[in-house]
Amino acid sequence: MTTRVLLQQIFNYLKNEYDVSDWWRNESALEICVGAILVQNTTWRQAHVALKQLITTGNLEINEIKKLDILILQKLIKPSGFYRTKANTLKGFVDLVSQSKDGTLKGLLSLDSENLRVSLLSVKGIGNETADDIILYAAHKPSFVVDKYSQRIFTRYGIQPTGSTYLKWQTLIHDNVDKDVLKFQEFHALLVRLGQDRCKTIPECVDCCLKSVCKTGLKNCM
DNA sequence: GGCCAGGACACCA
DNA sequence: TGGTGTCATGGC
Repeated sequence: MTTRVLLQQIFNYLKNEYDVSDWWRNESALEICVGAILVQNTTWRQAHVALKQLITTGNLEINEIKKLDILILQKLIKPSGFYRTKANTLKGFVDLVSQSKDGTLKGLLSLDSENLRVSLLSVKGIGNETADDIILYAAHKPSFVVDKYSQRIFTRYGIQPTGSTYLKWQTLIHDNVDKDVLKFQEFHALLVRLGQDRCKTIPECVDCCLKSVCKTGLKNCM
């Protein structure tokens, strides 16, 4: 079976199992960008609490974050953890927006994928995954988000690039999945859902995701 | 009380 | 280039 066919089978299986239609579809571009930073190494629940605090205090605006005292910003986003680091990253992000075309988020997101990626990665605290979250979900450009769930799940299926750097993973996916924004968004969301549901106790169960019922008796054992 | 969650970075060998 | 420690909160 080719990698392309296998990836399509995984996608089809997951699409039948999970509904991710509400995954970052109703949020504003700024909510997505800020959310992508806040969710780093934490759960979406915690990131959401922090995001809500920014919204309810009227601070989820580029200019508001820019002029907000760093200590207050840290306090607002504290529930998401790593609040000192993330506050600095948010400050760096809004500075980047200010320096972009028109000084607006729309201007920044209008850059082509490569330039947008380079710009985002220039901000301390924004790495590959966060940059791709922003490119895919906020800028609506086809750049696959290779998180640790994707890597772990694909590896279980024998799908692995030679040399497992982030960009090699991404190239592997780009070469074998239709480069479509909605499909990339859906596939990534489905992989996260599967990763969150996975059975952690039976590591030898490798291929059950393509079956409607896991051979171990545990649904979605990964 | 320990482990883990939708990372990123600095440092070191 | 790859491994490791650090940043930190909250749920289970």
